[in-house]
Formats: sequence, C-alpha cells, structure tokens
Amino acid sequence: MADTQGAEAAWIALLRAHRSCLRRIDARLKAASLPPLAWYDVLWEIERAGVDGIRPVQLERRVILEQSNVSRLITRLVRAGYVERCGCPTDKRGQTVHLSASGRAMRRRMWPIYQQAIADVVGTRLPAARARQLSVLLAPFVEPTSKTA
Amino acid sequence: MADTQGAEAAWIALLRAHRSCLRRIDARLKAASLPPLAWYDVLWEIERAGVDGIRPVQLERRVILEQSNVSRLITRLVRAGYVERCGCPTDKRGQTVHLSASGRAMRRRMWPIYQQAIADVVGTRLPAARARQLSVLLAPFVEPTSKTA
DNA sequence: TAAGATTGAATCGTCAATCTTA
DNA sequence: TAAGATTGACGATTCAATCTTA
Repeated sequence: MADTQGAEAAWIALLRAHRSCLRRIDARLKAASLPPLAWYDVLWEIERAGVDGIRPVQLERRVILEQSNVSRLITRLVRAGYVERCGCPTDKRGQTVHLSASGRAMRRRMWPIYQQAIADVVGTRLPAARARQLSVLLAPFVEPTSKTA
Repeated sequence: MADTQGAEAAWIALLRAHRSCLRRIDARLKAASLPPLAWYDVLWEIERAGVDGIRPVQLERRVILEQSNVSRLITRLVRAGYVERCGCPTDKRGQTVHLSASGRAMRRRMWPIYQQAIADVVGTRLPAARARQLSVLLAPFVEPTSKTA
C-alpha cells in the first residue's frame, strides 16, 4: 500500500488531462462542422473491420462503451446514413454493422482535422520520446481485463 | 511533425485508459450506494476552499467542466443538501458555494471507497515509480492554458 | 440460464441565448 | 462590452427491464 499516493496523483492527473484534451479536440471537430470524437472512434473501428462488418459486442470492447450506449450510437449513425445494420449469418441474436460509402467519406474527412488537433493539443506538449513513454505506461489499462472492477 | 504518430498513439491510450478506469471506479462507488465520482471531485474542491467558499468560475477551472455543467451540478448538490449557494459580497454578479455539514460527511464517507478503488484499479497496474512518471508526463495537460484549443 | 441487443425512464452534458452586474 | 451565472432545448449516457436466440 506504499504506492497509494502515487496512484492517486496519477489518477487525478489522468482525469484532468483527459478532460482538458478531449474538450480541445472536440472543439476542433465542431469548429469544422464535423461529428464528435466518439463518432470517429466508432466509424474507424467499423471501417477497420472490413467487408464482414463488426458485431456490436466487439465494438463495445474496442471502444469501451456500454452495450446500450453502443446500440444508441449505432442508431444515430444509421440515421445519419453512415452505417448499416445487417442480420448476422452465424448468430441470429446478433447483427453485423457495416460502413456505408458516405460513412467512409465522413471518416476520411474527419481524420485530417482530428490528426491536426492531436498534434496541436497533445503533440506540442509531449515530445516523441515522452509520448512513447506515455503509451507504455497506459498500456496496462488499455488491455481488456475482467468486466467488473 | 515527426512525433505525430507517437502523439496519436498516446492520445488513444489516454482515451481508452480513462474510460476503462473511470467505469471501474464509478462502479465501486455505485456498488456502495454513493454518488458518482464527479460529485466527489466537486465536493472536495469546495471543502478545500474552506469557510470562504468557492466561486463557480474557480470550480470550473479546477475540475475542468463547462460553466453550465458546473451550474447544474451545483444545483443537484444543493438539492441533495450537500452544498449551499450564498451571494458573493465582493461581486454582485457572482456567488460563493459552501459545503454543508452533510456534504462534508458525504465527502468523508466517499473517500475510503474511492481511495480503495484507485488503489485496486490504478495502483495494481502501476507500481509507485511508474505512477510518478505518469503524473509527470501528464502534468503539462493539467495546467490551465488558454481556453480555446 | 446466459448472451446479444434494444428500449423506457431518468440523469447528465452541451450549446446557444439570456440576465445581471463589472 | 465583457464576465459570472442560469436556463431551455436538445443530445448523450446509464440503469434496469425486456426480448430473442444460444
């Protein structure tokens, strides 16, 4: 329990850093009249899944969102015409989600803005070597572990 | 621009780590029938402000929340009986927010649960030395900078 | 019984507009 | 004009309950 204080300080720093960066990056997207970061995140995961599409349950694990949250986010994306829901051939309970042409176009349109925002908001405060250190330190939290704390 | 990729990976790691930890820690508080983390954060800042209370505008900067968000959060805390709003003596536009006795009691009741959750969720995946490194790496983002990205 | 997914109700967050005072 | 703060309208998130299929 000797490292309790260190962990507490690190957690607070993580909380504050996240809010601060997220706000700035989302503001950039909004200023360009683009959808929020969460949409990009999901569009990208769906695009990466390729022609077979992706199951919502996989999406939940990748982007770390609640089941109902993903369900509604997909509904919004469908309404916006960016993705399509299809019945899953191997599991009739499920479905697969696919990117539409306009979804792909939007994802591509968002990327340069998002990339520049990351460079400006994160990159300028974190030289390459330190960015790599940060990725390493955060890696243990990114891995999917048990669902309950 | 050579460090663009490092910054991108670090940002994604930050996003995922934040969501993963926040979900687990909030689940602990909920399991103990306690208010969410955001409430603790604000109660603590108000308590730290002491007898003079704190101005909402200061609170916004400390916890990095939008003006309207803080306003509504304070309203909920008032409704719960944890804080009180008082007119600000030096600036009639403003107000000062003060912790009530039950607010202090709740803050104290939450802390051991929160502390244990941090230890379990963050501490176990990050030895003391690495926790310190993480705090250092995130420090540049915690500092309040200009409000626009 | 459990897993994938959706839904209703409630809470929470954000944006833009507004109000008051500096 | 600008700063501190609130509000209405809307969007997003969560919890619990539900539905269907494994």
